[in-house]
Amino acid sequence: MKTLTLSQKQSPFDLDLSLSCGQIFGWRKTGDTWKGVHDKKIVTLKQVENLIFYEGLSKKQVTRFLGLDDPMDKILESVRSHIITYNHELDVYFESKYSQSEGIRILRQNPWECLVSFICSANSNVRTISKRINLIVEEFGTPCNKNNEHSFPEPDTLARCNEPDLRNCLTGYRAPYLIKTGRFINEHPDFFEQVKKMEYPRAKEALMVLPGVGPKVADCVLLFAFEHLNAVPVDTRIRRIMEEHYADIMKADQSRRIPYDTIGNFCRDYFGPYAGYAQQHLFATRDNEKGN
DNA sequence: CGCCAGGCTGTAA
DNA sequence: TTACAGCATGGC
Repeated sequence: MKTLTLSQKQSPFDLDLSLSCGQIFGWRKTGDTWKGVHDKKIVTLKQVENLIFYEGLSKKQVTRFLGLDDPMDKILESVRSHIITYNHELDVYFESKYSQSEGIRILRQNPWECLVSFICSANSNVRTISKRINLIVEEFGTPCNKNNEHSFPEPDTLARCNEPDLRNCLTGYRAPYLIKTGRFINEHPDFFEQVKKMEYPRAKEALMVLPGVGPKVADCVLLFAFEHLNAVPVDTRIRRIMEEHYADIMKADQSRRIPYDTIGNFCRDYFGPYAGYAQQHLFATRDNEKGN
């Protein structure tokens, strides 16, 4: 395995937390080594203090995938300054959650792999989603090394597969979404390149054209694959947190369900352009690591 | 058993 | 616009 040393600016970094906090699925930890798929390649990663051992990617690719060059001090400063502008004081709850999940990074996933993953994530839990992704990879993935390990299936493989086989991979009613989305990407090979050029609102609209992609899945893909660090996925956990801790500041009508965009727009206003990072720190919990 | 899960789609008001 | 049923199925 190759090695890279985390610099002062890249520290602290927490590989376990970054891979287990629900932004990527299907990665397995055996002993102290993680193995998973990224960009059609089988990748192994291991962290020992400030050393990252890696295989399957170049140093540059690992650094990008793990978000190691994200300026965390600047990001935290930006979030705090927006909070203070809004609040006139630090946010005790956020500070607590941030310190509990310090070392997390927003990964830069492959767009297609991220898209498939989050279509699979709908109305499910992290543990089940990971199983689901691994079943899909084993059943439909492309063989990519001597050990007969598979990477993500190509769009046209999903487009052509028969639905019952895909349903056998714990996908349930999500199977038709995957097939139709595979077909769309297959018919629009430049789709992701186009989305890359778009600003956040347009990119979100574009993604939501895909079957099985609503506002939440779109935000996940924008945050975890397209580097829109202002995207705020609002799932049930984030919704509960916002309702419990921020309903007053949001001035939301608490007599009924707060609309998705009201929460997302408030977070962008309150946390600033790195709202996606703030969201991930609110979302993450250390006990996710024990699952998997 | 009953409720929940990193929700989306279609339909009705 | 907002509200809500229906969807499949594992975890707990």
